[in-house]
Amino acid sequence: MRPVMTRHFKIRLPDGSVREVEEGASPADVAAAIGPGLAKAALAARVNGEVRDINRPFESDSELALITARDEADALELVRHDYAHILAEAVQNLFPGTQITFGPATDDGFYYDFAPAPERGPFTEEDLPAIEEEMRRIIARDEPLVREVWTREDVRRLFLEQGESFKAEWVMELPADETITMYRSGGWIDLCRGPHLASTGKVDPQAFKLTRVSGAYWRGDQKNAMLSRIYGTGWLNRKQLETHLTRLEEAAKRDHRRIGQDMDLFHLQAEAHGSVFWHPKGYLIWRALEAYMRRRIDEAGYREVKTPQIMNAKQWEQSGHWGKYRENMFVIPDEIPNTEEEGPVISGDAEWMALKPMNCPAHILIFRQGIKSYRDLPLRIYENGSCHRNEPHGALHGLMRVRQFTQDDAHVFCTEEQVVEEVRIFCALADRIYKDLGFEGYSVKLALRPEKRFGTDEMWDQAEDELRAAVAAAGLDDEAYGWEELPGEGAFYAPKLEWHLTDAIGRTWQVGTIQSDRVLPDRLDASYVGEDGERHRPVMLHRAIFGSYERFIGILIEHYAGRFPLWLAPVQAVVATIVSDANDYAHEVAAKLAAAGLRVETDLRNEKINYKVREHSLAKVPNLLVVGKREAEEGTVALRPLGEGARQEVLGLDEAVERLRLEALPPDLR
RNA sequence: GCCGCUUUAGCUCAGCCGGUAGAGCACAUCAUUCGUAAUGAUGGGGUCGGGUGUUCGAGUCACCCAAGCGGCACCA
Repeated sequence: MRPVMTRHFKIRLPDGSVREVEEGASPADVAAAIGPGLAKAALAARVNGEVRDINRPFESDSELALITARDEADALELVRHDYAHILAEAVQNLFPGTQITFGPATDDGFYYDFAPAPERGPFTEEDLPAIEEEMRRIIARDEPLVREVWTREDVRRLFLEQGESFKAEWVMELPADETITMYRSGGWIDLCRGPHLASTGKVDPQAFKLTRVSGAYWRGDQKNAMLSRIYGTGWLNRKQLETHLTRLEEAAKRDHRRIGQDMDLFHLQAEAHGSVFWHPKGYLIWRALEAYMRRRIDEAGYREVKTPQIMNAKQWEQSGHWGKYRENMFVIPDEIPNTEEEGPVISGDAEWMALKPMNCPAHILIFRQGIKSYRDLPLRIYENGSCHRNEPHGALHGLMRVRQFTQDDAHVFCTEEQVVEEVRIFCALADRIYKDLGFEGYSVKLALRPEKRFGTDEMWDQAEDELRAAVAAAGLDDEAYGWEELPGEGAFYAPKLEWHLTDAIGRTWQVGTIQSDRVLPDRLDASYVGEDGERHRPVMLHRAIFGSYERFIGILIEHYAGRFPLWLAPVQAVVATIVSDANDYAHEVAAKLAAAGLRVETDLRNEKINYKVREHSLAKVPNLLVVGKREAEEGTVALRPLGEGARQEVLGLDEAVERLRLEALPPDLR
């Protein structure tokens, strides 16, 4: 027998020091050699840049950085992945016959998708406490999580034996060059790329909570089986978990649906589901936004139009919507029944009409009236366009996703040469408007050509490059704007530049967009006469900044938690009396404020001032003007801005009116 | 559209093992005129989301439908 030569590896640490280890040694050994404290704290290792199991032996000379809870982003990702693994084991322990599929870490936790045994059906929230308990038992057992390299065929065989058809299917589709690893904890085993912590006991049994269940399609495809997904939130310690849960509670208080009801802004009801009943106070916000947008649009060289709500189906066939979008369109017969009994039945020769799901075809029809010269371009046509889309019912969500909505929609008809500059100008306008409305941060994405599309590849290359060039000119292609390109997500006629804002609970919504379209001008035969006397196709830029008034107001409500800046507040001031002797004076104060253009109400009720302050504070009225005997005699008001324990200030009436008038000016009129 | 859950007074919610509904706030009336986050008393208010069924009897059990909520899919 030959003596085996032991190989050694050089391990370089972040401080520059180098340690030599024998083959077979792992980052855990290095940690132990440095000190017992580090050995205990080390969760995993970054080896040559790749996060790995702490016990996975080195394979070569390596750069090593040990990951502890201080490396929060890495640690959270690892811990959440472990929770998902433990969740899957717990579910299979409790519910034999359940198949496992996928379970990744998320932004605040983890989930795992299961295929429940058919006779049992999907999981419900009632199952969660028992599963949590089982997870804690697994954590308490502190089973080592062992990484094993398998062959694809062995994995497949094992899963087929165990009745795990989803896993068996998946393993065969992993890239051929990928190392197939299984992780074993006690008697349980799962196909997983890893990495994992050294054992199940490394996660905090008090730092996770299973939050909800839902359905999810296998591999995200509607055509596949519906799996049962269990979501959890997971953290490094209990305190982090509690902070997170508190944050969720606070966020729920900002929910626009709740504030909309509390502040009497709007309501939704079953008889018109997906459409909004705007109440007077909510519509005041709308009107303030609309007036602001009109001023911005006017000064940016747009011209406002209004187009029909209903058009003949032929128009939609020509635009291509009838073929691609009909499912989502509200279609109505253009016929009046002769008798009541006949009802809404359409006879064979009646024509189909459709409520417009978008404004672009109508704007092209306006463009086509008369002969357009290159001298008319760019021609910017704007409309507060009311659209109807029959959305999938499960997609409806408060003001954010509705079936009837009004877009701040415009179409810029321009020459090829003008495209990049027009898009750049638009980026600047959008930036101005978002900042005026209090959104310092937004993210910008470029949605690239989808699989199903009109137009040639050259056309798409050009359209995408133009948008990239404009974004670069506007300086938006930056991490600060969350810049990324989204392959396959564009519209069927054009790539989309998208502006996204985030709501109270972290969901992001697209608001603004600009799309450079060469398809619709062609299909609907828009043309202009160029310098050369020939007819040319204009490029059509579809663009919106609010996206829709509904969605944008929903986001505004959450952004400000109902405490709007003065120019948007539905009620800008309430004049509240302390004694009835001040009633006449209160009317005088309110009249002066109203004359200065402020939206003001009086509160003369025979109630204590404490009660009135509380009530108007809860109603988020920005300014309370308190008047009692003293103010009435002296011609002053006690101005109390909204806020817990806010300081009041006694001012002369005219001074107070002037101050509020200036404060209530919209940002563009200051 | 798919999976799960929910739907009781204007709002938020309670209502056990089936025996014909209850609280707080809001609202109305009366008293109180009280200086910065809830004055007190009295009172009115419900086809228990809609439908079908089981039962002597259904808010409660079963089934169907609708809407809402959380996800998934969709979002031109």
